[in-house]
Amino acid sequence: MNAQFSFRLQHGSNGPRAGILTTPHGEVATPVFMPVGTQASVKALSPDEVTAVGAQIILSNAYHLYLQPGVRMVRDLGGLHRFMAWPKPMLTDSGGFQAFSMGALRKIDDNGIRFRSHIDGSEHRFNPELAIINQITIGADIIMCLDQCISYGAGRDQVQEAMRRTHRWARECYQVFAASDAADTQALFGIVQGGAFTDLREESAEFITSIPFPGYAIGGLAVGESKEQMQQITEWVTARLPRDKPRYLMGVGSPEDLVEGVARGVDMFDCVLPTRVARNGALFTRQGRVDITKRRFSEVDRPLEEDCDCYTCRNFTAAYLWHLFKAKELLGLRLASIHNLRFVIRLMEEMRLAIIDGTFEQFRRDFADAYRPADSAAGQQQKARWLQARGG
RNA sequence: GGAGGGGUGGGUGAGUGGUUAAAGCCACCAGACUGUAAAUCUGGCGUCCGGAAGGGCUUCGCAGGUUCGAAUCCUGCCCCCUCCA
Repeated sequence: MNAQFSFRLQHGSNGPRAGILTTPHGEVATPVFMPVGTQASVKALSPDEVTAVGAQIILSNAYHLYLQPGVRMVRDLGGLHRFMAWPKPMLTDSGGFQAFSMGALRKIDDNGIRFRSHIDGSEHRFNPELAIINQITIGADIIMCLDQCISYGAGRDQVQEAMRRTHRWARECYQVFAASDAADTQALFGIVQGGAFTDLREESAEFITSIPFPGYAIGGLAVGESKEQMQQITEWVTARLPRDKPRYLMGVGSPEDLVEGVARGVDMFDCVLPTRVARNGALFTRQGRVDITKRRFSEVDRPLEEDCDCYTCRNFTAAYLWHLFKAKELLGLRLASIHNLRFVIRLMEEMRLAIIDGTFEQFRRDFADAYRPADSAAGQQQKARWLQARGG
């Protein structure tokens, strides 16, 4: 295994934990949030800005880079770190999630995934071996097994089938990786699946942890299940993962989910939510999410959050942000992305400190008391009404 | 003074006898977004009752008129724009 890669748990065991993840490109203090830079770019931000926001490690995507500009191109241009001028730790996702999210554009069977490119319609195949080779070629510090994510509505049989396929693929990924030179410089994580079924999750955790990956991910959550279910499954799985290895909850990252994930022993998170939502004008505050495009911000002559230490809040008023969004100025996307990323990363930093101080539970309560999740009653009502209108 | 064009819902702007409470866009309001096919998408937006379906009332500069029926046709008035003198 990779001698340059290690995880040292500093505090906690199965509940809230703090640790240090060491990679060839530096150390990562956990729990950590990883901004997502799918196409070798955290949308709207320069690496300097991503660094300034406190990011220690970012995530990119092998599927997207395979299509464009091509994994060999990335390698020939110096590897992903040099290509995108991000010298710190990095993780790539395998493309497994795209097999889930790209709906009509893909087909899955035991041999792998057939994609039709969303860019030019051309057909491509992904299988465990290719997913690993692509990620080795790109060169991130941490790479992920190819897995099959499945939507919440799927029946138990389908979920089980996807899980067992994920298991076969995990073994194959591990073998391909272990036989390669990359095993000296990269680390491969396994992914637990099993939907919202606790017995399947248990089976999956058992199987995946039987393979000696240096880290374990929980996949297939935040795909439509309730928050309660997501938390329950997270807790169920982390309890079945080895304590001395990092746990990574894939694709989760609303502020409230980060706090609850950390409470259940998760060390790593990634999520597009902070950046995507920022580009659409939604900004995080300790009281909850606000929509900066609302008229009421047009004359607010103070920062969005007085005590936020981000570049945006230290230099600009909410009225200015409102103006940038209304005028569709690109700076608005940047400033909003900076704020949201700083918000979640600062949240992680504070949680880490609280864990070390032994005050995490207090922190968690204080946060929950103040923070009103975006998924409000009004939103739920409207969503329900809409679904009903559609169904009827 | 002469010739022509025009006045439509918060803005812009279609509509030129019924299918029009009046397209589209903007603004505004309410939402959604979780391993990024996303600087995206959805709903509302005269007013009253209703959860909704639906129904009532009032609207296209003003006042009359024609017609079963008018934002659309006719008459008068008010206002705006362009060109000529």
